[in-house]
Amino acid sequence: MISATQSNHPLSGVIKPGESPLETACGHLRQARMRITKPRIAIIEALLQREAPVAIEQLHQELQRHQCDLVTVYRCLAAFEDIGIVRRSFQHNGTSLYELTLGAQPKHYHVACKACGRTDRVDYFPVEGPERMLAERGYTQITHIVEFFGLCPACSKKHARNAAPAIPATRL
Amino acid sequence: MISATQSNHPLSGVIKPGESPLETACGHLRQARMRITKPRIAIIEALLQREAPVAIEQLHQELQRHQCDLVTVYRCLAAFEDIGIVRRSFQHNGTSLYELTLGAQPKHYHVACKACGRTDRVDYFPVEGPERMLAERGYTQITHIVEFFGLCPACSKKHARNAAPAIPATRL
DNA sequence: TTTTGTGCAAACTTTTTGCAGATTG
DNA sequence: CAATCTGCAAAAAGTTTGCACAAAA
Repeated sequence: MISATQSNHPLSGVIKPGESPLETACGHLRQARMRITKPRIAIIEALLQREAPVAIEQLHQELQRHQCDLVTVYRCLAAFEDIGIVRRSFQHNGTSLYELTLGAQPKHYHVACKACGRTDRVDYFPVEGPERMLAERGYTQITHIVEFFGLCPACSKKHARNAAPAIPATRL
Repeated sequence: MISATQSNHPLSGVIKPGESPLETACGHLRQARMRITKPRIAIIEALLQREAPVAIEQLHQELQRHQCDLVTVYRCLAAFEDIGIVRRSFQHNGTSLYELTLGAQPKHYHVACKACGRTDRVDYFPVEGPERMLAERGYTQITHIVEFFGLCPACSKKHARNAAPAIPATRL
């Protein structure tokens, strides 16, 4: 269900031939007249090593060897989002997750377990239609988030054992 | 673009004939073995008066005459979400919005302006497919969020005047 | 050398928790 | 009456801001 094949990677198809993803990202920075700094490279490299969206705090921990301040991570991710090389999504508690896209549409979405936080993939489905309509209405810099939440199979079993059955939140 | 016709209301079709939306909500509470209290009724009534998702803080302000504590609003909305009568969505800054659904699927989604926060509607598109797949995988209590973000037409114009053109965040 | 970015500290906002007293069924 | 909910106060978590110094172009 979770594979790491190159063809499935969110960035396949975005990076130009003969160019590393990092170089592509730097190109985006240059076009936006942003400087290429050590912390930014470290953050991009950390993002490159992941397929699923990462929490800021976790990203910061993985960056410890680079001595990158948490505030810098916040500022860089916000800047990256502004220029569209990073995509923000949300956890069920409202905190942010980031993943590197380099401008590409996502190849899949995610489902996050409300109880244990584990994430898994959900097949991509196109939202170009609604986005095009917004563009026609005059909106710019359009992005979207799609997130699924639920109790994962493991937590569902625990939950059923412990809690008294209430109204099923979602009936399919 | 934003209409308040009854047929378009998110709750049309959910409330049983001869039953007010409030009564329906109370039924949900009872089934979940939750108590029907003054603050909860006030919150439900406040939600009923809105079509678009509301921020917690704003909801609290509209509840001032009911002397309902902000903490209670948080707790009630979380409980309402657990039993599925309320749907949570997010603003671009990560804060939560809530709307009453009484268990119904949404009739539309929203687009929020990153600059001024204004929200508007986006046509609903079905996500039953992915949700059914998750159910087959063993997930329970499945919900989803779909949010669009962008610069609204007005803010787009201002933005174009002020800022130097960077990489377009989204190309359609 | 000029502009932009970073680190540190502190402030701020939003959300959560503990507990005594009030309310519901 | 017993279980649940509320309000208050305080804490925690997450995020933003100001400013002096550092680094990039």
